[in-house]
Amino acid sequence: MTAARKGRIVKKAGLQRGVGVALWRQIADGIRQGIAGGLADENGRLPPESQLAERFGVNRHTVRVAISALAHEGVLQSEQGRGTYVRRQKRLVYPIGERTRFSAGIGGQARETRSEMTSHTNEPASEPIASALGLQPGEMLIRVENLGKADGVPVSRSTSWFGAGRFATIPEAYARTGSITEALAECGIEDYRRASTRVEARHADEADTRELKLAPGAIVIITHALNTDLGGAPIQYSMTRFAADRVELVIESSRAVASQDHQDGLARQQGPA
Amino acid sequence: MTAARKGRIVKKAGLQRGVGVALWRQIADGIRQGIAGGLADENGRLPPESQLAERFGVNRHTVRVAISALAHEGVLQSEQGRGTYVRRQKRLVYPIGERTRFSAGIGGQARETRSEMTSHTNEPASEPIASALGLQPGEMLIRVENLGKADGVPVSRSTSWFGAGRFATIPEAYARTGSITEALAECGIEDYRRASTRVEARHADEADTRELKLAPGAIVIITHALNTDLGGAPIQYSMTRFAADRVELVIESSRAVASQDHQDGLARQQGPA
DNA sequence: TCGAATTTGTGCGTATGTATG
DNA sequence: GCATACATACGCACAAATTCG
Repeated sequence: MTAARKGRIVKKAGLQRGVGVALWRQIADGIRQGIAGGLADENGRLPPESQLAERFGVNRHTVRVAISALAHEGVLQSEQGRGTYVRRQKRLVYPIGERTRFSAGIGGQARETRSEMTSHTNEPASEPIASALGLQPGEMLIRVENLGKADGVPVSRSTSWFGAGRFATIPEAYARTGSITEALAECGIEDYRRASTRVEARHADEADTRELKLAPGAIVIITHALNTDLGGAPIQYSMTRFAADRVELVIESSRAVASQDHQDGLARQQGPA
Repeated sequence: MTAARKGRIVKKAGLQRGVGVALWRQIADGIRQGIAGGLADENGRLPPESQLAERFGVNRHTVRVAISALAHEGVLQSEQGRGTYVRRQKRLVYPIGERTRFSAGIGGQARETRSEMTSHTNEPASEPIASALGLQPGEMLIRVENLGKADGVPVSRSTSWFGAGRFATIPEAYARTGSITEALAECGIEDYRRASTRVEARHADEADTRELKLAPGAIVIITHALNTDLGGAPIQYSMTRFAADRVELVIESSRAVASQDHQDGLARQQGPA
């Protein structure tokens, strides 16, 4: 009989004790979701700690620890005597379509977007990547590590693989131009397409937490993408980890007939209120 | 200075004390991720507890609690004297494209897939949904709640909205036929398209945990989708919450030129080994 | 300027949960 | 199973800042 199987004392709002997740962390999640659902008033002010404590059925201390964690994350801001306020921060919309590019994707939504190469190496192809790129396992690949930022805040962490033969100069060209698209152009790829994208989500691992400056327990959305040239030949395989609380993906229909109304509807939904 | 900001003793593999998540739960997550990365051998056997304890830098007791929790979840199975084995369970691939439909999407990957309506009501349109459907806020909508299962395991929870005028008979037709597509056909919609899809991820809330039978702290991938008729007029707005550890989304390029090789590569990647 | 009410910030004692060896 | 150490949660009391009449 382990802790996980012990009888559970269930509190309000689905809080559970003795399941390995501290109450204050469950409450932090509850507040985070509550914000999206209109917990704060029109000025972004949260109910007082005493009310939140009552609502969650816990001591005020416990709520304070949760609020403190959210404040440390940049979600909330407490002011003595005044109250606790939501710091509004819009999520970046990252479009995914046939012509997905990082800088173009989030351009215009932040004052400054940058994508910087953090490292690059050569390595033999592992099975799934070789297969995606149409190569044999063991063939040499160039691996490029990349950190995407918007207004100085890290939002994505990507790893890309290129066939070593044709794209040997990619790291140098990427470092010089700061753009994968331009680096590929120098290798004779005047244009490319996103052939497929796979999306999953998991908890941030240690590297994600460090590089993306995430809180422990945060979520990353992971995309696995294959870019091909216009003839359909694979060029680049990449895996990108997005900070889930800072971005959302929007999948564009290629033959988009949707009127501006729908676009607005979707766009207006992002961010609290 | 609260508990959340106190100095942290960092252990191996990114484990942290005092961050509101018990070590055994962090280790359980670590093992879950490790399984995808080849932690188990070709027979699905995990390294012995003593080795795992060393790898994570914790006492064997702690690893045992983590394994016990995963066994209780159905991920692992321990056998005295033999070892601990992974119970293989592939992730369902849920394709998203212009012609996305639930049953068609996951059909063939599980012995039995079912999508059942759990409830339905009429309600006035809230701002973002009205806007997406091209209606005025306050106009009446039909809301349909739905639970998607594969082999009896819940994998998705969706909420759909339809304009009340044109689609008044949707709940009845859906209940009778068990298919949104057929229900729409009875309303004169012979075909429809997925115009846009927005993807985000967050921690499961109380309702997700209950309906999808998730562990506390689990992740849900959320899609917001708009379906239109072939003329581009909005028909249905839906929000779907997927259990992130049971599904992954694959975005299909409409003009897919990718050779079978790439498809294989992506397909082969899912699930452990 | 003065309080009174409200709200966040702080201290301390105690009980229980988690992790170690 | 046991002893030890630290993390989490509670209950109570009071201090400090803000708001409002």
